[in-house]
Amino acid sequence: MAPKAVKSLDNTTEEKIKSAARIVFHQKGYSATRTRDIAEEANINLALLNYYFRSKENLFNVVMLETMRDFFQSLTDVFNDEHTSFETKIEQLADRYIDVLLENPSIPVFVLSELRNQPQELLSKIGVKQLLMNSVFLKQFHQGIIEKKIKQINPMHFIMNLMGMIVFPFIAEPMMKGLGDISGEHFQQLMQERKALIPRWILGALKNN
Amino acid sequence: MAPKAVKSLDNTTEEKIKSAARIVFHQKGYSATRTRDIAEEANINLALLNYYFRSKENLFNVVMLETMRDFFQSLTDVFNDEHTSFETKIEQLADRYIDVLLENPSIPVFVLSELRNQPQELLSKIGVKQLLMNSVFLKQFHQGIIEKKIKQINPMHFIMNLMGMIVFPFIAEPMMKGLGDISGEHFQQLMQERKALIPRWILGALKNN
DNA sequence: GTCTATAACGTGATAGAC
DNA sequence: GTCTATCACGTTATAGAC
Repeated sequence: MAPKAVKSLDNTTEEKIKSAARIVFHQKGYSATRTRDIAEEANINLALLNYYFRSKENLFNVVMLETMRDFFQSLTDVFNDEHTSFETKIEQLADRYIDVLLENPSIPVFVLSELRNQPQELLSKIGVKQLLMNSVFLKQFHQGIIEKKIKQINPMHFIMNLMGMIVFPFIAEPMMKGLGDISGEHFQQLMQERKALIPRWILGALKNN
Repeated sequence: MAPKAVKSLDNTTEEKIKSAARIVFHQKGYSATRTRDIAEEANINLALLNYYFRSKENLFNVVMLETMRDFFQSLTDVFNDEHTSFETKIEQLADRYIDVLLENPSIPVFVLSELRNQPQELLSKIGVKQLLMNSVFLKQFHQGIIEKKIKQINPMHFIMNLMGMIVFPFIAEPMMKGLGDISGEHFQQLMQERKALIPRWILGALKNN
């Protein structure tokens, strides 16, 4: 409801609860989260949670919807800019998305694990499909194929590669840390490197082989 | 305990419970799973679950450990074959892993979302780190860099790209299905295509740019 | 709006008969 | 080993005072 910039300064009780819920739900998922955890995180009484948001499930739906909206909002802007090239869009996408995820590293696992219980309805509420399928980005992709600048390929492969390269490290972070003695700093540095590397890899794969 | 080929034929009650637990835990995760769900799935009485496996947590640990062992077992064989080239290993990896995941598509989300609650101990129990770091695969990677067949790059980037390309589509499957009118068959077909495409993309990125 | 106390319910686990 | 019945407890949600 409120503009985004104001959100963190909006210290109403309702907003305090929502922020706390976001943190705990993102961290532990719906089922593992107790309303008491949220109340404690928000420094408020448990009863207030139900006063403002009727039920745990309702509060969760609010958080989930906002999370997914924010998560895909960063995409929309880039995807539908008429004035940037296909290549530029990929660069911007890697750049912005990695920044967003560095600040909210638990979002991918949260979204993707909760999505397995809440199927199609939510996705259509957000309109992810239209967002992608009607995008300038995809038009430019197809145009590239016609002009033979891009190898003929199913766009889904391309999307999976691009999103996978950006998102997967954050999903696999706990495993990565276990693998390579990767500290928090080192991980951040790797992700910064990927901002430049991913566009090279992706575009290379589209033009060669 | 029992050899793997026998497992599905092993119709002891204990094994029936474990199989049911695997299915339900993989699908819904630890917290969202009720022991009653497992009992029902196994067509046994709830009390039997506790008779064989003391507690829900204990049963979960058994399932989790076996899942991760199976999950990484397919890697070990490929990674440490002295008689196959680096390129061949990548091809085999994509081929086998995609097959494994097509048969158990819920494993990645399960493992990665449960891992956020059960950190380092489990990974060291499996020995994932040694498995990778001492592998023939990684030695060949470094050898390739020395011989300038491979561009100088942090192996972690390479691992993330390779694993991401293989695993990510299964993690994002619900979203993919929402995106591109992807039916179950279509998804399977896309994954089959990726078996051949991933090695090309990966090796291309290692040699060019 | 905010609190304390408690109701109502779901879930993990066990006792005890067979 | 397997079942039914039940306990014990944690958690969501609400009633009611302030």
